[in-house]
Amino acid sequence: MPRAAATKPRKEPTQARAQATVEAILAATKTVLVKDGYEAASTNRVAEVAGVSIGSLYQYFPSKAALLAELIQRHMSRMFEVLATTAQQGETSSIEEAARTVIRAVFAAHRVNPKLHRVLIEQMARLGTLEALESFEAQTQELIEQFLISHRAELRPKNVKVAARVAVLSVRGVTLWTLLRSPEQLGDEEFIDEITDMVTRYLVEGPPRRPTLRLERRKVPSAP
Amino acid sequence: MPRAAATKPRKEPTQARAQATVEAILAATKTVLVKDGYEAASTNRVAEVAGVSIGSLYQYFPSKAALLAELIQRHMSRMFEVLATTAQQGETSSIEEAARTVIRAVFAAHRVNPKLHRVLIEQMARLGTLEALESFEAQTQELIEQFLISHRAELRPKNVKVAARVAVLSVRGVTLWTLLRSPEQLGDEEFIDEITDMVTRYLVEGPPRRPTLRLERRKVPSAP
DNA sequence: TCAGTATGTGAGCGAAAGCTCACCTTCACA
DNA sequence: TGTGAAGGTGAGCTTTCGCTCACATACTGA
Repeated sequence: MPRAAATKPRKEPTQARAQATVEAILAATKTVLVKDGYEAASTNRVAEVAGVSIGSLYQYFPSKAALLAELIQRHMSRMFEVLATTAQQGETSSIEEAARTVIRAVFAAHRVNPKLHRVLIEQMARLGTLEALESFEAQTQELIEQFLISHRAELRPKNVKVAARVAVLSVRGVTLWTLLRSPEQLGDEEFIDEITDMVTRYLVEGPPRRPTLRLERRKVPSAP
Repeated sequence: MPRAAATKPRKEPTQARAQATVEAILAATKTVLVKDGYEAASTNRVAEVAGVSIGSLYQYFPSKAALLAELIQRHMSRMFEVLATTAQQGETSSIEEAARTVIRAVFAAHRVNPKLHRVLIEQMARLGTLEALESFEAQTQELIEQFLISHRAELRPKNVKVAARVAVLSVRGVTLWTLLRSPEQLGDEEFIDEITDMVTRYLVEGPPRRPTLRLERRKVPSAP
């Protein structure tokens, strides 16, 4: 009994209709996952919802795990793009502003379909070492490192690598746990501010220079 | 098809041998979970490994989920005790010292059996709302809040509730994600120092007063 | 001692899972 | 326009799952 089933597609779709089949299968996987959870997301059911025969599913996905792996990979890829775009836009702003933008963007991305993201995270844990995932994490690390280097005048920690690791890890960890335990908080501006605050205070020396307009964005005013 | 199966024991063991049976079952669950993962941890297999008939298992655990729920509850309970003890010991020390001790303790606890903890976390996500879990989280919140109040002279954030929430969330999130992605790091003193640093800088005004002996504890010297 | 309760047993049921394969349909291109 | 490759089908196989129940055995207390 192999612990990790194959996750690579058996066959690459070349014709347009094959491509459509693959997309239909992935879309159905999401639907079933969200509606009934992982246990109920059997390959037979996914194929049925996709309006495709079970045989077709196994043409492109050699195992149930392969379905999840593909979804996870796509999610990570999208997440990385969000990060890359934001980091680029933040090139000329302060670390704090960039951090806030990134955190806001990541939270927003996870707020779109929390149920799906939840299942993906569960499965990310179960699937274990997923080559694609490792690669995306390394790229993210690199991206943040480069960003911090280009802001080194502002940066407090001496070791950029360590700083990047801690920052990435914290934001990911907090995002994940919030998604699991109280996804509604992902849209709370005060919460976003606090996390930004924490990360910024770690990365930058001295108290953050808070623009006064910041208070106006809060949903919940800071009570004593 | 009920999304959440019953998780309460069907019958409380009163005699000693029944108690032993229950413990054997839970121990076997851990063993199988660690050795073969969640999928392979069928109730039949657990009963077999426990040296107990499948009927006995269902006397005390009404569903497979109940097994996991019990393990999770016990884990949370132990974690809370670690926290409570540490918080009490830290009553007379600085926030930074207390934070370091707590983080070190939590990391150490998760380092004991990372594979098991990993599975528990996966299932914690899947099982969703678990009354016991909510309760432990509330208690933790309360504990940290009390700790911060008793250290309010040192505390920077004005809103203690928010501060406690952010601190608890960050440490939990970081612990979780580290456990999932690089459990070996849970023992890295430099890593512990950095996380402590981050949390402390959020909770306390100004740079942490670092005792010089701190450097000697590091495994990896901070490189430029 | 013995009635009654608590504990323990395991064959086996019904359901559903993952997946295969022999066969049919559609397409690209000479 | 015909042919081989690509795409698609779905009945059904094998396996295993969670779980029940009729019954046997161990223990307790009067």
